[in-house]
Amino acid sequence: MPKTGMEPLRKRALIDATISAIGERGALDVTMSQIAGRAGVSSALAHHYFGAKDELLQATMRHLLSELGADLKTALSKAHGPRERLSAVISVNFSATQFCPETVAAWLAFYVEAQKSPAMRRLLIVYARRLHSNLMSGLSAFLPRGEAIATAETIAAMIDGFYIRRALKDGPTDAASAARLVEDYVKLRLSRTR
Amino acid sequence: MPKTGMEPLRKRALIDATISAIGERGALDVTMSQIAGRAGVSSALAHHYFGAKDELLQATMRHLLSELGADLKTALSKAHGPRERLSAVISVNFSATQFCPETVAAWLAFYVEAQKSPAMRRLLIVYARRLHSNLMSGLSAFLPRGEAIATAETIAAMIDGFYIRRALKDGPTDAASAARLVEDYVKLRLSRTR
DNA sequence: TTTTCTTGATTGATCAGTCAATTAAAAATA
DNA sequence: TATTTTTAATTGACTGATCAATCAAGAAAA
Repeated sequence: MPKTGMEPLRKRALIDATISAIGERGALDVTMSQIAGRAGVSSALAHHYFGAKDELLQATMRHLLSELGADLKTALSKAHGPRERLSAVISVNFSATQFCPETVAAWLAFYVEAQKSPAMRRLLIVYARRLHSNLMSGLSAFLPRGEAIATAETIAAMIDGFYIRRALKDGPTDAASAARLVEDYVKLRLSRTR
Repeated sequence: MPKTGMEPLRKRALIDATISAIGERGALDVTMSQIAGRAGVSSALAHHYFGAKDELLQATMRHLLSELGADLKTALSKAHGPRERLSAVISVNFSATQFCPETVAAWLAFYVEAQKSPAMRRLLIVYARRLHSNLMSGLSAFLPRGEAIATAETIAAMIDGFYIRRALKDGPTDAASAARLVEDYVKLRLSRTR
């Protein structure tokens, strides 16, 4: 066990452990000991690096958010034109890394936590705004502003809705079906454009 | 304070207190004392009538479920034909009683709890199946079976999605806008019928 | 009198967070 | 290089708070 510059390694391991613990448990009521145990360290060490449980949870959420952001950036860089950008945004949200049970459970748990924690809510609103503006950047090319906004809100709701159903393992639980249903909606809406 | 047949009164008061406590707190981590205090009784009495906290939570969820069922039944009885039935199902989900912040927060909290508790999950799946079959009974008149299923799944996801956004107070947070967006989707899909 | 209703006090478990002490690595010094 | 010194990493044991659940006992009704 190397002892050089442990901080980033341990932090990362603890964040990964947090995601997997939440994913298995399905909620945020995981204990520091469970998380630390999964990461192979003591709970005291988790406190040493993160201070309080809240901070570890927030760091975990920021990690999730930045991973999604990175995936999105990659996908958008490969897209040509607004229509492809739109599909890229959708497909990233249903990609294997984002739509896996652990990540989905963590997202759902964080949505609930956001009701209590203003810091969490702020993070989620950042995510929502970014999703909205990414969708708008694709939709604005085809729809008047008002319709584009309504369509973006609808797509965002659909994505969240499929995440919930995935967490419950009910309905179209696989990523491909969910993505297809969202794409179907987009096609339908855009087919009416003059 | 009348002492005759207290059981149903107290149970009902405790269930109402549970909903309002969860609504205020935003999560299921409310304590028995908080709930009991809200209902104006001691926590020991809550245990006396419900046994364990789980059972109170399950009873609360069954209550929510049966209220939704009753609202739905009323709305469907006034609907003429499949198209109106479809709109009735949608409007009930966004009615003042169902889409209020307390109820929405409770639903979201129960979705999370369902990850851990098989009993809760069973209850939620009952709800999901009922919603699906109600939507199908409207959609089947206009769409071939495969498309009707896909459309029902999409509508269900949209409803859940707008519930989440309502809980977060982000996006179209009012019932009317959310209902309109779902109706817009239905119109769009049905307008393509031959 | 018996049954229903109600609570205060208590118990036992769980958990976040702290702290003093230990080990190991790095850096500084001889 | 060998040494001491300083800094980083790590933990077991502990504390205090919280909470679900129990229970014995009291008040009220039947």
